[in-house]
Amino acid sequence: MICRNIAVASCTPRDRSFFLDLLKKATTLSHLSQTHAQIILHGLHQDLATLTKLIHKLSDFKAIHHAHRLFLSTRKPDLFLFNVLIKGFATNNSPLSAISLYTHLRTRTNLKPDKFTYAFAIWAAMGHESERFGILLHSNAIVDGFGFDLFVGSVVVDFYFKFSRVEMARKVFDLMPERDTVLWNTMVSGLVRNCCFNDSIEVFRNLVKGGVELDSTTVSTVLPAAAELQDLEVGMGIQCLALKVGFGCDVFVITGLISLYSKFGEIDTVRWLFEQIDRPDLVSYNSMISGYTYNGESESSVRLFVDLLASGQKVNSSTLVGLIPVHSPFGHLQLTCCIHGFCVKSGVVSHASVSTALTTVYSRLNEIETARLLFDETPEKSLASWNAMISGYTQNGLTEMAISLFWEMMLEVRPNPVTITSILSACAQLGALSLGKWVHNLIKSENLESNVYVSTALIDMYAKCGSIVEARQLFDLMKDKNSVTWNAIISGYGLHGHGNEALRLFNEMLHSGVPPTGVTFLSVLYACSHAGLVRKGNEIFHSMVHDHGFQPLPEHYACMVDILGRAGQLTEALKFIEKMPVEPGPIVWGALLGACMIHKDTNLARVASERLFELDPANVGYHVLLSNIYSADKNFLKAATVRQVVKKRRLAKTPGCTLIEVGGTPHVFTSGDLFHPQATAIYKMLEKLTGKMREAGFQSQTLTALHDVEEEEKELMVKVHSEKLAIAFGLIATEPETEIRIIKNLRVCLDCHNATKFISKITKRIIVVRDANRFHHFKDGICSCGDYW
DNA sequence: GTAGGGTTAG
Repeated sequence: MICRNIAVASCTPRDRSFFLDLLKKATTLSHLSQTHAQIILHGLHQDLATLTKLIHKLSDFKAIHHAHRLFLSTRKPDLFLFNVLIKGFATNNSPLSAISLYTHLRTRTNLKPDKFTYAFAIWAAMGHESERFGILLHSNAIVDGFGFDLFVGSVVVDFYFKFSRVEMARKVFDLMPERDTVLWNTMVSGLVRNCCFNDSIEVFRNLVKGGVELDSTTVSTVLPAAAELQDLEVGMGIQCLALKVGFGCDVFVITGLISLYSKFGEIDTVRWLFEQIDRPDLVSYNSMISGYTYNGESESSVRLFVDLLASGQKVNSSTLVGLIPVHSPFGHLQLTCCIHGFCVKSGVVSHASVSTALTTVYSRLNEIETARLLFDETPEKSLASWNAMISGYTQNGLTEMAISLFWEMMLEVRPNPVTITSILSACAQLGALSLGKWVHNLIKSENLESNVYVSTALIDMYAKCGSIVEARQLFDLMKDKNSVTWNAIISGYGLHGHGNEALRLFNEMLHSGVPPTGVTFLSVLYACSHAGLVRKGNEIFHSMVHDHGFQPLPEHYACMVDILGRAGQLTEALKFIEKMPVEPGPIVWGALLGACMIHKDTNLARVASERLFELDPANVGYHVLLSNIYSADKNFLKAATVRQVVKKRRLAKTPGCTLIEVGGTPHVFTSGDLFHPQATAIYKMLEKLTGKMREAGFQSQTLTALHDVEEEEKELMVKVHSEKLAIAFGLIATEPETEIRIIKNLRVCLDCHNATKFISKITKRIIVVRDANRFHHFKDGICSCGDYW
């Protein structure tokens, strides 16, 4: 072959245009090698134009090292050739090589970078994990006068979006003297990628208003925003526009519409849309499959998948991800295992996207160990892989695991807003204020405050860690609040017992244009419950049904029972249950039982618990509650019987523990804890306090309940509850007058509640206690809950 | 143009 080529070469001299043409037509790497050989034979190996084309083609075929070598052998590379190789490095995931080539160009040659240089170099910088190179290049581009070139500008805007710098992207976009379709599309898609859905639609509207020519990319880019905003009207508006300008049959647009309508459960429309596509490609198949899965029609999605396989089409990781029932995992463990098996067999399980989806679905199915195994077996973990595992832990309440995995992750990759949101949720659950503050600083330094998820999680974290004032300040500063943001602050106030402020905010929300959700009503109702606002609660429940058209969920009913029951209106609560249009479930009866506990109504408690033992026999909490009610009623025999049941069935009670942070270090106490290094001092302090408390009129309530309990129980009761230990430690370890904040995993007991009141008065300290239900602010002998919890 | 990771109640 080579011999014949040489023969051809020697008899017919070839010029540059011949080789350029040959290079252009080359479809494999070996074509290129052969052509290269001929170029050398014809003495064109120092011809810049030919070489440039060759280098360009080599990097297109991923032979970037070869391309680089060839570049180095070039005697006098021009700017064009530099640009081609910078682009080559960019497309071959070698951002640092691209940047050093740019540096070489600036420092070692007399050449001046042009708009292509900057566009390619900044594009390459997007592939680096640090944003600093891109920012530097951007400033160089501005100095050299290319900052506002259309080509460079689009790349710069895309770059800032890549690093979540939405404000910078917007600034650059706003300053651009002219804007073409590509720039507008970059802006729209960047906003969508950064979850600024409202903004993306606004930009899209401006684009249409300004008479800019749109393409099908614009339309298909903005469609997901409508889907995310759950705004079908906006989506249909975009669809109409697409039809008007003639993109109605565009595969891209239809594929976008399939995703849009899937999110709204319009599965028939989706099916119809899919049929409108002449020859569906893999992407449209994928969106159809995931549409079925999203709507719980796993059977249909599997069938379509099988069709796709039978037709001999190749599938990709997207296809399999689309099959995994991430959004409706319940009852799909078997299906998930099947898909998992297929992914293993076809080898795509090591794909980060596939294992991430599987990790997610397993952790949502509470199969957290399986999720972890998958995660550990993923060879190249993407940021999403880490996030899936961390959020899996967070959502399963394994907050310590989430946090330790977060530190592990920090050694390898930089966290993004998703990571930060999850980790803040862990802090909130755990009450880890100092870690939460550390994350807040990280958010400030990374300029991520504008992300709604991040700031909502931050508000929730502060509220749950006791700093409702801080939470409110952040809330007031936020520009784009969604319903979750409102829910977080409303429930925050509820948690602190500020029912009226919660109600005020709820009204403000109704006027703000952000629609309330089911959770909004739950948050307001709980706020009413914690503040004893019975009439208000009733009003809101009715308004929810009649004015806002919400079908109450079991949780809403339970909340109403809770409101009535806590306020002592037990008969009304029972009446309410009897009048319910649906069968009352365990949480409704549980709420009633809780109320019976507070108001010591043994008879009603028996009614409620009988129903509960039927409906949810494995739940320990109800047994414990009932036993406590009998004890409080001095019916020790009955109490012992219930406890016997718990024992027989080996139903374990969660042990109580309390956390206190001093100087950023967490200290955890369990009941009767002797393991703390300062245990002696703590108990001494407690003894001193008890003496003073007695003088002030404190009567221990456990002592009255001490007779007629079993020996081991007695021992337990004599032991000191963890919250008292934590408070005593707080008194020792902090300066006088410092506020003491503790977090208890269970509800605070009556005795500790009473004791804390006395301690706050004697020591002149504000003591903030977060228990499983709410916050208690103790000051000068009074608790903010008004003894109502 | 398709897929995977995030916040709110209890």
